[in-house]
Amino acid sequence: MTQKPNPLSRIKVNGPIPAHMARSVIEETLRAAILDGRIPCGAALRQQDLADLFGVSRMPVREALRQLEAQSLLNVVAHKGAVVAPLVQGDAVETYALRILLESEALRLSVPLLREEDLEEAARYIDELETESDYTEIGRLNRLFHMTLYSQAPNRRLLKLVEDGLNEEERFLRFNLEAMGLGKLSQDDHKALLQAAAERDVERSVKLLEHHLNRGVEVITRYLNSPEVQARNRSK
Amino acid sequence: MTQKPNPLSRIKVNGPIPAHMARSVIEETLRAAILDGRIPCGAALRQQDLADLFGVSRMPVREALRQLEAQSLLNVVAHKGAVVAPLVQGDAVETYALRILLESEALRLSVPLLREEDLEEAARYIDELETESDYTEIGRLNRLFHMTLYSQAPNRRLLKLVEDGLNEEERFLRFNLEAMGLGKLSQDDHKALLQAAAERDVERSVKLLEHHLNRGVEVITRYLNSPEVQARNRSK
DNA sequence: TGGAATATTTTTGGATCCAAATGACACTAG
DNA sequence: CTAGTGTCATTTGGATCCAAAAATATTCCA
Repeated sequence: MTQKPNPLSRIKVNGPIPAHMARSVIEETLRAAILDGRIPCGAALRQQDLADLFGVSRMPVREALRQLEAQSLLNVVAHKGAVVAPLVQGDAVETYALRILLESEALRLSVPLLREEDLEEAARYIDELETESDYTEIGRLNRLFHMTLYSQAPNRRLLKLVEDGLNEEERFLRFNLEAMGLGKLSQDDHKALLQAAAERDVERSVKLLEHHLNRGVEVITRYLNSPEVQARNRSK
Repeated sequence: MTQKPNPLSRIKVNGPIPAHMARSVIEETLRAAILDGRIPCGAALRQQDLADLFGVSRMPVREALRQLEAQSLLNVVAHKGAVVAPLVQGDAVETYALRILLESEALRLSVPLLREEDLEEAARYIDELETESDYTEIGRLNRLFHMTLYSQAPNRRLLKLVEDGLNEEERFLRFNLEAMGLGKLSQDDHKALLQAAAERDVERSVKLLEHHLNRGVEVITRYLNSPEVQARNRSK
């Protein structure tokens, strides 16, 4: 049996919490830790442990957990604890189908309105991705690259949903990158996508994006079907 | 100055709360009251008042308010209270643009898979809408009719977003119905939509749905630009 | 030795209490 | 008469306490 180190050990607290913003700090810290995978799926978070970790009482922890539950990042089961929402295969396929729908529309609306500075910003993210090797940072840069391309879509509500989807992807992405070095492939996709956007070729951009996302779901499906993951799921 | 009756007076509590499900009961009650407009936009909800009303302490009220905030039904401002989220015009246009995107896709996926019983259920809702005159009930039936048509779409995540959008619409709908008797028009739309779905004519269904929703946003825009509403917004 | 029933322990949810922050009101000074 | 300042009340956020429910461990009996 593999040792099961307390997942909380991977959360670091930067010192005493400013007291009256405890809830938001805890929520943000936990969200980041869940999204980038420091807290694995299925881990049960207990209120008292988190309270001790952050040096506060259980109260702000409770509220933070509820907020995260509302964002469906974790499921709170009565008297059993807050369990980090699992990444099941069906969900991955559904998530990517949704992303294609939402991000295609966002891209369609945004490309004609993109400014030069947006394109330069996106290019910078591609450059940074070239040299970055930390998974968490790669996830962040990937999200920022995509959001920059969508940023001029005149529908904030749509953008909010797109961003939620990208946050969700960061969870998958971490596993992708660890499992198989997919980074280079994605970089080619990114460059082609930026090129099409710079030429204001809406339909080609959308096609490239769909292709990019379809390959993403394929890779993830293969990963979730891999013997390693299958075994882990059986053991749970 | 118009008298300002406590908005809480329109919430009725059915007796003592079963103690260990206080939070969920409060959340559901408040959500329903906000969605169907019994609590008007801009109303400030105070924790102690709600606690007294439900006969519990402030604690479950707090958690319920946070949950509702996460669903962006209200904005919690520190030391100022929980304010019911406003219905501004920009939001309406954006919301309907999103609904068209999401519901078109849901309909496209669902129509080929609809069973006879689904079609019968949808027809029943249309019949009930024919005789119903209570705004709250009309909103509920309208939502159920649409959801029935989408119900077979094989993407639960998409359906969740669609349902959120429909819940949001119920808030607008109440004002629509009060302002102008739009009921009959919608009924014709509904019947045509059901007919197209029954004939498995996907593209015609989608076209009809888009038309239906586009008329919705038009009516709402007109309503929000009406002198009455303009005056109310200025006074705030 | 195995299973079932019970007791203990763990953990969450609600109540009450306290502190901090913000807004309103009144009072004073110019 | 107005503007600015200071105090007070209101309200939210956090801490602590208590009760209820569930999981687990232990013990007893077959």
